[in-house]
Amino acid sequence: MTAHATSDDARRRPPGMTDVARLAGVSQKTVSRVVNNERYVSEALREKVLQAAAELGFRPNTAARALITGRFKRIGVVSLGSALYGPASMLVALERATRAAGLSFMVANTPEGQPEAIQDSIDWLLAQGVDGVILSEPIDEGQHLRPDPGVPIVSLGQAADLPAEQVALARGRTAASCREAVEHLLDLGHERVWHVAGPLDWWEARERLEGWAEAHRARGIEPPPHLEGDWTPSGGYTAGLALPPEATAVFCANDDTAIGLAGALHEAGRRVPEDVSLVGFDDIPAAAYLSPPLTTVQQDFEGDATHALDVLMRLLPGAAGPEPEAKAAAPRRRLVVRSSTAPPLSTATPLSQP
Amino acid sequence: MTAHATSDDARRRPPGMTDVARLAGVSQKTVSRVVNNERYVSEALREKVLQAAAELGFRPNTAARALITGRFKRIGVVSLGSALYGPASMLVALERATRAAGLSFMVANTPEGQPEAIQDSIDWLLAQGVDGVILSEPIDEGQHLRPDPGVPIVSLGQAADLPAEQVALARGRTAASCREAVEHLLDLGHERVWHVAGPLDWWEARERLEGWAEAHRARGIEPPPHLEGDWTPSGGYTAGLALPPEATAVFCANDDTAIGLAGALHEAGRRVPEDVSLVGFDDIPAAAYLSPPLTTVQQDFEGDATHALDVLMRLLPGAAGPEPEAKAAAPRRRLVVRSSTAPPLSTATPLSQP
DNA sequence: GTTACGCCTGACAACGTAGTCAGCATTGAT
DNA sequence: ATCAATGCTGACTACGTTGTCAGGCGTAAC
Repeated sequence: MTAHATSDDARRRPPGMTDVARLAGVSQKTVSRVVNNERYVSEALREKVLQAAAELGFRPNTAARALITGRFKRIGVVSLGSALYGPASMLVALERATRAAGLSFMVANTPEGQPEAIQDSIDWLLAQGVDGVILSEPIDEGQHLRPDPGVPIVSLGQAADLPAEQVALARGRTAASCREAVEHLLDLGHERVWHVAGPLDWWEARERLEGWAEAHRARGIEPPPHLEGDWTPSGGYTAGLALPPEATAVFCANDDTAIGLAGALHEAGRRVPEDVSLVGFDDIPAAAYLSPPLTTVQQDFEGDATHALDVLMRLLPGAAGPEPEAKAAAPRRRLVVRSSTAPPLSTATPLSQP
Repeated sequence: MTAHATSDDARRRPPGMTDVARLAGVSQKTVSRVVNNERYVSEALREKVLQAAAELGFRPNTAARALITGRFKRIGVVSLGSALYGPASMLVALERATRAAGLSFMVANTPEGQPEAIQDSIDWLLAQGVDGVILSEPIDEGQHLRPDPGVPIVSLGQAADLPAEQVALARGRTAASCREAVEHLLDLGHERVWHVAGPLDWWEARERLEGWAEAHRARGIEPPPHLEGDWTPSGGYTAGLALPPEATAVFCANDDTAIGLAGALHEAGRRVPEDVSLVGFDDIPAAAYLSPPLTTVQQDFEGDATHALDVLMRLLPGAAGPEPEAKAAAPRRRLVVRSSTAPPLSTATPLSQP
């Protein structure tokens, strides 16, 4: 007959430590000790408490815990509201790393096309209560981030004008691997390599551009002017339309850009890789199955994510020692050579300067 | 002896309402009223309080608020740890909808390849403190979800054996739009359409399979046996190798699968769309730039996300009335016809049954 | 026999906020 | 003039947990 106990049912309050304590015949404090795995609890009591907790379906109230400890055991991540493979993969990796560390995880997406809203996203996260913030895709648009004292921020890349005190840089090797990719093309015999960059207010885009330019300068070559894309196939397509006829090799800032560029080349009747060699970045799952399969650079999201989290956790109050080289396994990227790159045709037919 | 820290306290305790109240010369309760925009506060005091709050950099403590109200203003989303375009886009859309509703948002990724861990993810979210849960990519692997009384769960699709009381279904039109896609192929003159499905323990995969089969049955055609993929290009490639020679049209469960299949066809010397017409699902950004551009079905992540959130919020304690047809703008999907579909060659050369 | 010290347990006091209620001033109606 | 209603404010308390401290019990050291 209590099936329709709506009035009493709504009043139901989830069980607390006090309820568990009453059922187990101990004090509320002892329940707290058991739940937190503290020492100095006899096995007998521990058993009783655990059983009572299970019986009531007890779950510790994180709000009360956070209230008294002052920490939330939660970090926030600022990302960009997009399903781009790179950012999305980084989020997945960050979530995994965070949860493995026993922390919880909260995302705030900066609206697309409004990179100046990064500070808004940070504020939102701070308002929600986080112990630290990770900037997943740093963009600087002349913005001045004003971090909160007490809440450290870690950026995957150099963002704006973050004061070094509370901000750590956590990313590496991007430029080096881009340089490797471009060198691959130069080694094949291409005189110069064109580049379709990402939006240059993104740190990642600048880093990739830098690696591309370095590869040229290291050989005393002046790199051609770069084209600017926007990470999307559409941007790559537009860049492809603007690609000079003499270009025989292109390094794209990411795979999607390469796909768009390939589409434009296809329409123009230029073949890949016979007429134009193409290298991407990211190694999206589809890269190996395109026609032709795309030579690209594999990312290391897991490595970057755990590294960033390590850096952040070291800044958190109650951080352990420096522990400098423990996580020496630095993030590694890898060039994956497929069929979209080949020597230029001009190598076979020597009509270099008519 | 305890440093009676009235002034030079180095303690980093963030300012609370009490501090703001002291500075503004009012009571803590009045600060509470101002912060929560309650009535019955004179404009003069409101002004003073706001100024004091800004001066101290006051931010309301969500833990204390959640402790006393019993609500977290936070929902949890269970997704799959993958950067697949579909799930990633849905997450972005859910985050946007959630934040627009003033709620905060927490993700728990179920480890790839362990769909039975959905309950673990739900438990994790409940332990973190959420008012409701959304299952973004429902999978049923013979699992029995045991929802928590008091925390409603909404699933984007029919998951396992969720009791209807606390579970709402929020998704629509998938099957219908698949049917439309297949009908497009049949209308072009293809006798039958093959299908590379997603993993059939995913609700979405079953729904798309169903739409494909329906399109056939509605015309009295027996659909050919389906092939099973795994959402990835790799799975599509494998399916492509197994595609019978007589197949002239294929509907893939998503665009990535179609890309892989196209790769296999290309290797086998079968042209798209001349020899085989191809339709995908999702309309990933790259779809329009493939060679040939892919005919596909555009999703409506925003619509699904807001709908799911609407359903969930109606289940939350203190929900408003039913408000049945207010959000009548049902999610809409759209077939985007590009160049990967064409009439079969056999239509031109009538040698249908030799 | 006493002391000292680990081990174990519980009473009590916070933490920062919102709910409740009492109280004061002002206004309008009787 | 009195009473009621309304606008506004603050004192007090509860929320569920952890930190602090006091105390009891047993065992080993003096």
